[in-house]
Amino acid sequence: MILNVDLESDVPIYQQLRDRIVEAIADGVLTHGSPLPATRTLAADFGINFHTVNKAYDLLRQQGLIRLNRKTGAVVTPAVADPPFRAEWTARARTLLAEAVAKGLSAGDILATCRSVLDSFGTTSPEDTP
Amino acid sequence: MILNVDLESDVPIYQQLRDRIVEAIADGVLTHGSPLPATRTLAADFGINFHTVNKAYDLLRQQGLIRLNRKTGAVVTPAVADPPFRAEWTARARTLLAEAVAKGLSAGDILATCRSVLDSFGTTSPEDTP
DNA sequence: TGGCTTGTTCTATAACCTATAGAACAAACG
DNA sequence: CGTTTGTTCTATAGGTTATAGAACAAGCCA
Repeated sequence: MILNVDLESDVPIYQQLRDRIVEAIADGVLTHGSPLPATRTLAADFGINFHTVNKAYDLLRQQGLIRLNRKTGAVVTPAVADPPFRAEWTARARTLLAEAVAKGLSAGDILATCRSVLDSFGTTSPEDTP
Repeated sequence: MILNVDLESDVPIYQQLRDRIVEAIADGVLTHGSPLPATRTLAADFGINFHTVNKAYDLLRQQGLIRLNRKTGAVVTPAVADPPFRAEWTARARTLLAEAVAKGLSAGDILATCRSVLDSFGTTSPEDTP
């Protein structure tokens, strides 16, 4: 698994790690039951502190995407999108979509981009995107 | 113009202000040429420091959404979505969409939500959303 | 059993960000 | 002329980020 993390970015490292792992799950690179690298191992790969990796894993655990276990390590779990998550996600989507609209992009253009991104994920079957 | 800002949120106030103004532009509440309140006025309305409002306005100016002028104050300007913006926006959309997919939402479900949000904006004409 | 790994949990610290505060200046307005 | 407004300084308290060191319990393997 290759995670693209930019140590010079203004986005916190632990957030980038979380984002890249979430994308790997959506992409199908990580499926239910997939083990994640040990915190110290992943930290050594990037040359960062293992506490930073720990923070990223803790975020993923709070969101119900992985399960942490002394026995099995960090493992991807099947997640359920409950109503609170859907509401909070929609609010964030609203802000992001508004930014594109305010910048002059048309709704059709924006939707096409979203469709293209969703199609690029390995987990979404073609018939899901009408 | 009513801006919903939560002073207790963990999201920075200047970022919330920026987000709400961007949404107001997408919504058509603020159109090209619309004047924004003076920094000290808006700060007084929310009971916050005017430097915080200044930071939000500065962000909007950096993104080319408003123009700051000693003569006219802060005014909404017609923005153009250049290729660098589109690329950066798509990257952010990818992260957000991945989060929904990882949570188990279907691509059709996600697209329907995006379409619904876009339709709720007053600036997008109905024929833009096929 | 003994050594090793791994998740977990403390404390601590330097650097940076957020928000507030006060002050001052130049340009425009009435 | 007085007021408003954008702009630009300095300063400070509190929080976040990233690093660092240390320690412990549970599991793994030779």
